[in-house]
Amino acid sequence: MPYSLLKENIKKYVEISNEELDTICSFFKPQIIKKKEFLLTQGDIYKFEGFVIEGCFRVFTIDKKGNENVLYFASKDWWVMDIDSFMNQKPSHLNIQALEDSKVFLIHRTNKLALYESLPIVEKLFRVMSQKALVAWQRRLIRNNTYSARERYLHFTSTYPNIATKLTDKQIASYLGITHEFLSKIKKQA
Amino acid sequence: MPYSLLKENIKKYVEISNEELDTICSFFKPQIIKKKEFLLTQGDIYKFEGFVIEGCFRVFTIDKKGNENVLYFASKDWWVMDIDSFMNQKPSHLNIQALEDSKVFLIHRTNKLALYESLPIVEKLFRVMSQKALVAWQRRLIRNNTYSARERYLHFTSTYPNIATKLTDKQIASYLGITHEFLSKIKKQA
DNA sequence: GAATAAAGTTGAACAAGTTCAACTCAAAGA
DNA sequence: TCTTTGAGTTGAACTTGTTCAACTTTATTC
Repeated sequence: MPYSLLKENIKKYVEISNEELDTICSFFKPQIIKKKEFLLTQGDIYKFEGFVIEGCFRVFTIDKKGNENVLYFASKDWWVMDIDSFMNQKPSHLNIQALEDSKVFLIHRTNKLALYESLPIVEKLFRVMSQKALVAWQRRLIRNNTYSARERYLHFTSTYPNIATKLTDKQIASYLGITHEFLSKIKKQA
Repeated sequence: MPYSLLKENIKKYVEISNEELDTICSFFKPQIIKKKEFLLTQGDIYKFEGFVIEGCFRVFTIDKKGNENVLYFASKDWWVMDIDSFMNQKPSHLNIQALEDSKVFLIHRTNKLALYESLPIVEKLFRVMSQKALVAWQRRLIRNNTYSARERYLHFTSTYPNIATKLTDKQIASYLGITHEFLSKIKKQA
């Protein structure tokens, strides 16, 4: 099983032994998600945390008017989860859908909780991971408040060129918080 | 020293013994910050993490044009920090300023790192805290993308009435990502 | 208590982004 | 291969929010 991608990812966050890595990886099971299939549908209680090996996912909400709003995209080497639903075992507000045939490693909640108990480094791993993610979300919020739609678009495509090419303009617009019609006009004059 | 507020706050995140609480608290030192004084100025490297006992702070960035953008407010019972600068010891992008005479408990980075090592529950505490914060930031981003300025204003004032009353409209507008002139117009027709 | 600075208000002109509708084009399904 | 579906484009009218400037009101400061 090619756990190397996951192992390298974890090593970016913490210093960790090979034994510990093997233990952690042993709880992650591969799963194929076909294009357009859902890893999570809102209302469900999320029981798995995922790490993307291949393909791409979109994580999005649907508001009362039925508008979809993309929270983030997760492609190879990204984590994908609904922390709120996973932690508190309450119905999710999020939807997670494969944009192409994808492969993820999933860890069941029970196993993750056990790992927290048995392997202290796992607490640190997810503490550091969460803190880094927090910083990224704060930055994104500041960008949303200070950049124009055009600037946000250019920032996104230059920061995540690999992901951007996999996406339709509709999906990118939804991530940027604008209509796809307006994105089309932005691109024309870019 | 009235550590009870800090202790109660910590107990919201983890189950913890009184001995452990006492150990943690022993590293937090009280400090008075006068109105308009700064706990952190951008460019500085952040060496302390804070927990607010009294008063209120605004955490904000300043962009190239000189516009201030409020990331969040922290009043009594809130944590105040620049995780990025604190974790990686690099110059901060943030400013943290007291909006009124305030009191915080500060823990020095050295002591916090030592606590992570010596007391495993501290890893868990900040892991859970970060994950909860992450969820809150994700929600706020979704709100910013889906709510109008007026809806955001009403949401803020009804969710944080205690904080909102301490703030000027200029500060609230900056938090909402709109001009204070426009907020004034929103309030008129509200 | 006067002077000054800062916060808040208002209006007019403007810019950014949305909505709706009609259309084109490419891709996927039967 | 034909059909259908969905993505992307464009324009006109509209709404939301900004900018700038002038003004009023409320806090600070000396």
